[in-house]
Amino acid sequence: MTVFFSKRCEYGLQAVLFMSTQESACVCPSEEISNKLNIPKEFISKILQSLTESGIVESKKGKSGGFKLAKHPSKIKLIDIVEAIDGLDSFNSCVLGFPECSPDKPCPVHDQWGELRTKAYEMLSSETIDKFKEKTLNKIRII
Amino acid sequence: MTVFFSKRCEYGLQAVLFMSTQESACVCPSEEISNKLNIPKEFISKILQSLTESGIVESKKGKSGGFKLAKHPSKIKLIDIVEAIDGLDSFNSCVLGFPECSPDKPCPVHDQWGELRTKAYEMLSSETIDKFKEKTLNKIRII
DNA sequence: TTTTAATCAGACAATTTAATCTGGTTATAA
DNA sequence: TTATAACCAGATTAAATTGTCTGATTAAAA
Repeated sequence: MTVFFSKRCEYGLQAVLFMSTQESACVCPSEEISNKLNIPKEFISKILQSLTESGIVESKKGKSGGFKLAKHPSKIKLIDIVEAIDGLDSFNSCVLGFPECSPDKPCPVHDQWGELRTKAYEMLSSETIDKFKEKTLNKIRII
Repeated sequence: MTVFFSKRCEYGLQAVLFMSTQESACVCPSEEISNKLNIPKEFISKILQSLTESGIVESKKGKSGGFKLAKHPSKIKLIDIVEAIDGLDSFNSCVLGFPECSPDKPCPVHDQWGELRTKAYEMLSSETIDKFKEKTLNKIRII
């Protein structure tokens, strides 16, 4: 295995990045997102519903409805989606699975891993997703 | 979720670290490892069996049997256990779950994440587990 | 030689995560 | 006003992971 994000979270991140490349006025039906990103339609629907509850996404019901970001991409960070879907526990728990891993009860790799984890957190929280627009467009084009 | 290693792998890493603190002559029954590390007995047995197949651990059958490391701790790295149990795929696949993430088809965080992943790999492969003996002893004492 | 305490093999059960299905509700567009 | 195309809610299924059980085999110790 060895995973960082759950499938739900990966799909959620992809969908939010995708929506950040769309005109802010228009809504994307889940079917479109499903097609563009090769994610099972029902599954991405559920994920978008939960992101709607979290206030990251807005939904418009009824015919020609769909989803759009609830805020401008310059107000959204990757960590927001991670927090909403997977939570932030992993940034505060032992990578080796030891109980009560803390500075005074450290596991053998506590310091090194802590540094890495901090860097990962920074990577997810330092930039807003509008910074990723071009790269996202390039990536989506070739899927 | 947001996990790095599977439970199997976490337990395997813990068990190997534990064995590295034992006298090299003596074998540890899986029940002892289970008790010391609070890991379900049957589960850690299975994991140790698979590590035996991988050549990281040696088993002695019959009464007063058990497990010991197949090599000296100065010849074993954490990455060896990870490779044996979880495999190394995650060090070569997209953290956002995009298909075919590569230098010429990068995902939006390809470079930053690549750097982190390299650091994680280095952390797991640069030091042999004999370097962790003291810290492991300290950690195990308080479990 | 017999008892005992261990690994080993493989099936099984439980839990979690991933994915699908069904039917209802909503609001646009014809 | 009606048909349609979307979200929504909850149940269900499927797959993967985690954990357990049973019985066989092994080898040391009594």
